[in-house]
Amino acid sequence: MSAPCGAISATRISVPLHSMSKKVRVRFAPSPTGGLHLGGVRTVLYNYLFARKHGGDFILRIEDTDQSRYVAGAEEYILESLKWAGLEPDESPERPGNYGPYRQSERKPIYAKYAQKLIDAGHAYYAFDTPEELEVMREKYKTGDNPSPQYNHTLRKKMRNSLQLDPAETRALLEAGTPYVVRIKLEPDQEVAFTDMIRGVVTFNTTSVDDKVLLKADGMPTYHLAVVVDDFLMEISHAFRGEEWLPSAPVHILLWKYLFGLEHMPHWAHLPLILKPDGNGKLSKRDGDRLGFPVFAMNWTDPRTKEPATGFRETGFLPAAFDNLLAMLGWNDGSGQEIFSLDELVEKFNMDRVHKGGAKFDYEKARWFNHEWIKRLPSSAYSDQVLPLFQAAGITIPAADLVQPPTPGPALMPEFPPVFGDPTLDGQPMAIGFIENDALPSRFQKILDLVKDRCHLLPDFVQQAGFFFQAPATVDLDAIKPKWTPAKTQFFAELIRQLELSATFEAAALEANFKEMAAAAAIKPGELLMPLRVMLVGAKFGPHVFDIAAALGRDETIRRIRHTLSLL
RNA sequence: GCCGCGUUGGUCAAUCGGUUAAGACGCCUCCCUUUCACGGAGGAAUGAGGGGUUCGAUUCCCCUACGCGGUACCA
Repeated sequence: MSAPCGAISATRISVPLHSMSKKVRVRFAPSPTGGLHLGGVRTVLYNYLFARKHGGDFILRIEDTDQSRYVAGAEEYILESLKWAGLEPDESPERPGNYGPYRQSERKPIYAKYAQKLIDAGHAYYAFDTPEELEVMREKYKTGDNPSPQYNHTLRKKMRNSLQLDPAETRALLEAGTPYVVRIKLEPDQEVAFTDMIRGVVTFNTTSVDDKVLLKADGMPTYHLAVVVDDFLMEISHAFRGEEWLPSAPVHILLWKYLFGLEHMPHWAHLPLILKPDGNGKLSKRDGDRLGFPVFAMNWTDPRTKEPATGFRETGFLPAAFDNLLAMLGWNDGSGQEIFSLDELVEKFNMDRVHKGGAKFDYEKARWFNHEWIKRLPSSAYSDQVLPLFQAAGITIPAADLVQPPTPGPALMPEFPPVFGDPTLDGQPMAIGFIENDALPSRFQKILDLVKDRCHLLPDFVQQAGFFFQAPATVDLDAIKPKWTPAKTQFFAELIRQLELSATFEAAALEANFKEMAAAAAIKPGELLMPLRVMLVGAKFGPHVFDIAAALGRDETIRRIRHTLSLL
């Protein structure tokens, strides 16, 4: 993985692999143009994991150099998304460190100096071509073989720039305030090679790269200049970004060489793309709409088009699951393990095992990850998020059901131990939340724990547990009527009497008693279990029927049996 | 067109020259459960094509095909 040595050719630029002696500082640098999408969050995640693992800093830098694309609220949205995902930056516009400002628009004065330095050294030049002239040029030189002519070492000879113009003419143009851009001057036929942490040595020939604009007519830098200057000024040690940036890497390498020296350049890693599930190509918001799954971290409505997009948060994903599934989209630790807590990812993650190829997003698998996390976490970890969902569905949870009993003595703890029954997870950080939370679960939380095995998404809880708090609006009589007999009516009448008398109302005792009664009545328990379930739940689903009865309590259980009996 | 990057079951993927080519999701069957799940046991399903190198290629090299990305005063 060492960079090719400079001796291969006189014009070859190779990048030395400097040691990781300097402090790890990484950055996520989004442009605030809309919602934060899956690929973006994954880039954040990899940055975050890398920083944490190496005791470094994770910086959020807002790349808002294109005023025409600026979208109000996008920055706040990004911040909130990161907060939700638990991936908060150490330094950001809202939380400045010693390297501010953290918005490029606020750094505008900084860039001109570096552009000037490049011009003075002969590595950049003024170009006075108007956008219209550029359009004309592209049309004029367009051929079947070359559909998009580039402003490069050949074509720049035909354009209006300080390389062609007489120095006096250039000066005059500048003094007259003629709009101009600064372009990098690329010498043809140079090999530019660098070592990508994921792809190994990547080589480009400058002949195929154009003279990119560095400074725009409005004085703002383009991404190319800004990223290099800011990464230097912010002392970024490792630069991770999407694969779509790979083709412009040679420009950035050259800029580093001209401006700051290759020995200061960060290590690069170009992350594989996240692809749409069907067909090919980058996953986009459109695919989510089309296929019915979220693509953004949180709900996002474009302030201009008013076009809404749903988020993973609102769809009912747990942050732990979201991070977990994102991490696995392009990385694995080689062991076959798939469920990782954030802390565990910090420990195990490394760039060497990141894939080169893009991964198609599989929503079914994403749901599976969420399901796993819902099962593994105690409901106290997400009951606060689930509660509003019940309310939104018109189901009121009594305040008494939300209070947690006082701290239990050790003897009471076994009531809810199976949460971490999976031995492979024992002792893992994810259990900490449970251990720290030494209060007994509220009734609401107990009920969530009772049904969580069948929930993939948080809103599933409403469907699965709603009947505990609200008597079913309809009872599926068709499920019991066909096989109903007077003997069964008798049985349930007797059952009510027994329930009224029973000393305790605990599942195991209820079940034992129920079966005794069934035997006495000479009816197979199975014949009676389903009717009881339908009476309590309203339909054929839910946890064990005696767990339901116990959770419902004596009065409500009897009330529901009576109600159904009256309907039969 | 040109440049760059990719390509192991439907999907995510392990393998770092020798394996019956792991595992997971999804799908199917069975067990558990007289509900739905969870859990358990099985099953179907894979190296883009062609050349090399090698005693031996999924693995290394080359070519082709295909896909993606870039080719903006957008990032």
